[in-house]
Amino acid sequence: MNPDSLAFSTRKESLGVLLGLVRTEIVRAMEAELAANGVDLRFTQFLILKRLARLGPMSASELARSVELDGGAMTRQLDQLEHKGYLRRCPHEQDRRALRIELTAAGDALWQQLTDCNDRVLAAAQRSLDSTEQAQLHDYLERVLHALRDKN
Amino acid sequence: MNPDSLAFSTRKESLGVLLGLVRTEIVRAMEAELAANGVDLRFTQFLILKRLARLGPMSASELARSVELDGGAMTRQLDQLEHKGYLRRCPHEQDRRALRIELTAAGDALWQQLTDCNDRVLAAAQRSLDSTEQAQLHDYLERVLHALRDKN
DNA sequence: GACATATATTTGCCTTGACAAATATACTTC
DNA sequence: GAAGTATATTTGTCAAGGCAAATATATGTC
Repeated sequence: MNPDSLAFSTRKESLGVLLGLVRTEIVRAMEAELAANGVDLRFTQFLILKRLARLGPMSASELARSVELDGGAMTRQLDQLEHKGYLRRCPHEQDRRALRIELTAAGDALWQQLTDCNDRVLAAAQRSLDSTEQAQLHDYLERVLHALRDKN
Repeated sequence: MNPDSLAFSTRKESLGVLLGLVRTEIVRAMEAELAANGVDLRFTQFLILKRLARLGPMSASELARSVELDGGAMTRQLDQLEHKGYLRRCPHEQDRRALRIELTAAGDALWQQLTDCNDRVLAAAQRSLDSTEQAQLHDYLERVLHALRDKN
């Protein structure tokens, strides 16, 4: 294998791998930032609180779809977050199968810190891209996502 | 929260999430493609074989660093791949602590199929990007990765 | 060469998330 | 309204990967 074809295939191969690396680093950076601020949350738990803070109360399955998490995994994350006092499981008014998950006062208060952590990490991650490039990156990723999901 | 700020924060928030979604889809597509070709391999195992095929024999820890996998996890993946007959653990010639992991003939043969699967999935994923955009996507991802790793 | 430190591999433990089964409730059709 | 189908939540099971400890061997210092 000559150097050129090696470089070429290395470049191509990396997409799946590269995405994993970047995501791992973002998660790591985010969790480090949370820990540095004395917040004991994993990335997934942070995402759940974020959805609730931004979109308001919703059912557990809506929440699960919203963060692309398995329903079973969601149940266990809710257990932890409820135990920590950041959210509450209330009965759903229209649907007795479902829950209405809502933030507690402590959960609302926590979100003030989280939003700062979030912004700092994203800013750090994208600091070498100008705003046009950031928008392009986002656009490209969404197009790749759609290409993979709409298989035709 | 007004619609604009919602749109803005949704856009910003997605980077970490979006990366995860895209990666998940690529892994899923890759594993589906492998299964469709009668190859019983997970994405991680595919990556390991790929490194060995491309870069030749190396030690387990070199391999682990190369695919960013924990050393303990690598031991177990090697167990499986060795059991399936695709690679061999040989003694390392210079270092008696280490192993020399090398593909068997079956592993080499398998790689012929894998390289096609790989190309098909990557082509499908990036089919909505022209070659300039593909290069930009790659470039942006690497810049984000470096920004996250070089914390200063 | 003895000793301290660093690295390679393996193993045990733990958490996470996917998947499937169980149960409860909603919805649709007749 | 009875029956069949779909959805919400919970729980059990499993595989994967991170981390730490144990062991073996290298490497650097005196």
